[in-house]
Amino acid sequence: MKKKVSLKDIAAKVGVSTALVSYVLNNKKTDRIGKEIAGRIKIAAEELNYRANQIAKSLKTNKTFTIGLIVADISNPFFSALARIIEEEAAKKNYTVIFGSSEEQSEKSFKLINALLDRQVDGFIIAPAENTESNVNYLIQHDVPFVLIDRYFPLIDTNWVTLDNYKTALTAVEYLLAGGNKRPCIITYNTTLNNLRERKTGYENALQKNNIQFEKDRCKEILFDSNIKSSVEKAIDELLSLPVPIDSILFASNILAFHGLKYIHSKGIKIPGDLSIITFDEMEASDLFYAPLTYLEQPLLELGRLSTKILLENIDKKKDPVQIKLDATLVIRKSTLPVIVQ
Amino acid sequence: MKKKVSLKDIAAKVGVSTALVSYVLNNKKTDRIGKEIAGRIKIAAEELNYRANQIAKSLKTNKTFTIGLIVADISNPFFSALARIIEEEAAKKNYTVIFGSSEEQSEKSFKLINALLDRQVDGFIIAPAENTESNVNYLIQHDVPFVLIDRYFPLIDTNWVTLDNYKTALTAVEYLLAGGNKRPCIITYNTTLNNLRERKTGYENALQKNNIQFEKDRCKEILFDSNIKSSVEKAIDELLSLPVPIDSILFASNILAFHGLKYIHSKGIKIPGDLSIITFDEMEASDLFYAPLTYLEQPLLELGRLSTKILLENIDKKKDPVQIKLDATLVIRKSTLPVIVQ
DNA sequence: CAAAGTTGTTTAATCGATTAAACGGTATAG
DNA sequence: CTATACCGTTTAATCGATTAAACAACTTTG
Repeated sequence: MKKKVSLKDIAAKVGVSTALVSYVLNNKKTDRIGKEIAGRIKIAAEELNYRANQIAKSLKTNKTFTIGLIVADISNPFFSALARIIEEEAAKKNYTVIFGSSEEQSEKSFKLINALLDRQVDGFIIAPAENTESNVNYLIQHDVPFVLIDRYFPLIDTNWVTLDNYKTALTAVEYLLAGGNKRPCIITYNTTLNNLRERKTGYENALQKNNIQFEKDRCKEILFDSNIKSSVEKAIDELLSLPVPIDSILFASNILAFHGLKYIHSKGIKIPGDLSIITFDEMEASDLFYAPLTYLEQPLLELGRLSTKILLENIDKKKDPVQIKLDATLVIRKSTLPVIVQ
Repeated sequence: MKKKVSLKDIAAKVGVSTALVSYVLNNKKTDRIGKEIAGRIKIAAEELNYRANQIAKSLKTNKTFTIGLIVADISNPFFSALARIIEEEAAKKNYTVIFGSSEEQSEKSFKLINALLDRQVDGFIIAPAENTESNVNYLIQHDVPFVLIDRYFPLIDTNWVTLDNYKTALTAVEYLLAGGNKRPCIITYNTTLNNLRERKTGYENALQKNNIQFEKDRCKEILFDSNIKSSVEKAIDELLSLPVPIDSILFASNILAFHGLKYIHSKGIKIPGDLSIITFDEMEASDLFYAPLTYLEQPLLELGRLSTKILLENIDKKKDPVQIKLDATLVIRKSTLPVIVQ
């Protein structure tokens, strides 16, 4: 790679010190600097097509204008859309985002955090994987600014922005019940992650509020690290073979819904006739299905923007933790057309 | 953020110079260094949890172990999957990838290139947008290592890795013809980008080889910056209202296919009964459609790995341009079940 | 035993910026 | 007419590493 133009080159060309060039190009001490020479410096910089070396700048200022984003699974459209929003939002403030995907693994998450710290990121936005409390505490101990997104740890007092998962699940199930369904089921992950646990609690409480007995058999939990597709298929088989037939399913994520829907369809079950379905997260793919899914749309833009805003504020100056729960939108489509009560 | 441990801190703790610490931790001059003191340095580094400041290292070595990846549209699963592969491949060699999306705009592309150059990336992998020949020439002039991916400019002799788009389209159309279709259409973009032009040429030549007259009305070109959805719908309306009914469509990209399929479905047209369909790029979404699409699968893994490999080799040492065309796989599903010739 | 070679470590320059402090020169004040 | 203030610019230290060269202190060698 060709050698780049440095402050020194400009200084030499104009015949001044590098300090002066730096002041001029950064608009510092403007009141003190001679207009004529400032002009010549600017012209020279232009002519040489000077571009400051950010590495050198970072070394001196101890700031890289880079933030680390660690998502749990970049292949999930939810996270890739979020990543894109965060990237755009950060770019507006001149920050670059470096991505990493923890693949829901705590070891990988820790490695990533360290790799990004090595690169001197100014802070992090993290969708924490299960059992990564230690990672979070590590960041707190080292005074590294960060914001958790999508998930958080109730016992750790730090910045986070998530969906109000409890309320969202509750709303969804009540909507199913209002539509005439009597036996809603849930397919979620078996995890300690609070966002998913809250979805389950929301499901349970919606039943309770409506005087419906919670049946363990109607609540299926998929292991994160299993083969998702076959686990979902097994779960659905079990649901369908219950003595008292079920009438509706809430999927706790788009991935679960995708596999579930394919399987349900392959079994010739009609939606919403035989089964009503709601899923968390957008499912554009189901636009091609004969019954596009009713879903719980997360406020991605707000999630991304708020988390970025909070992080950048914390980078500038340490602040008290901010904790935000946002509301989802229930987008009603064909998979939950009301069942006519006979 | 807390101050980090530097070489100086280790040197002070052990009572030696920073030079020695640097040599020990980088395993340089190992034959000259005292074993005992080397041990003490390593232990001290461990105790202080030392992590080298990559910024300082980069400034000195003029190498950041960072590559810039500029895709044309990160929301397209084709590019996001590719990005992920490149990221993984680069990580194996200790490189970090910084992403950017040009959104198919040449100005944005140029801005991105400069922003990444400011950050001293060691090289680029770029899926160039239309009319970005100047950007590419700029990189050549400045001796910046790079590899083009997915698209290239025939007149610029540089590294690139793409699909053999001509051959792929030709194969697809011949497959349609072999299945009994007589009047295949193509819906592509109106662009000068060679990858898409070659798809069109492949379509044309397949017809020619089979003694079928090329009909302008059966070839629809969508403007990149138009509303893709409505443009595709209009194109399909026009195709369907041709005096001589069409029997099959080749979509030049997954995005086009997605919108097209939704619209075709909404009009009650049966696939493959009324219309056979093939698309470029994987279309997982169509798994939920009653007739999953036959598609041309790009060798993403190879594309990503080869481009990364070529780039890293060029970063190490300037080499002669390498130009590679890869083959696609025709994945046959339900949207092209052969039409029975009466 | 002096010259030459080894060994283990330090010195100091360097990468490309930033920035407090210093420095001459001119203008203003007392 | 000296003292002080102000102006425009330079000096030099610094960020945290790397690395060629220098340097003592020994050990060999002829």
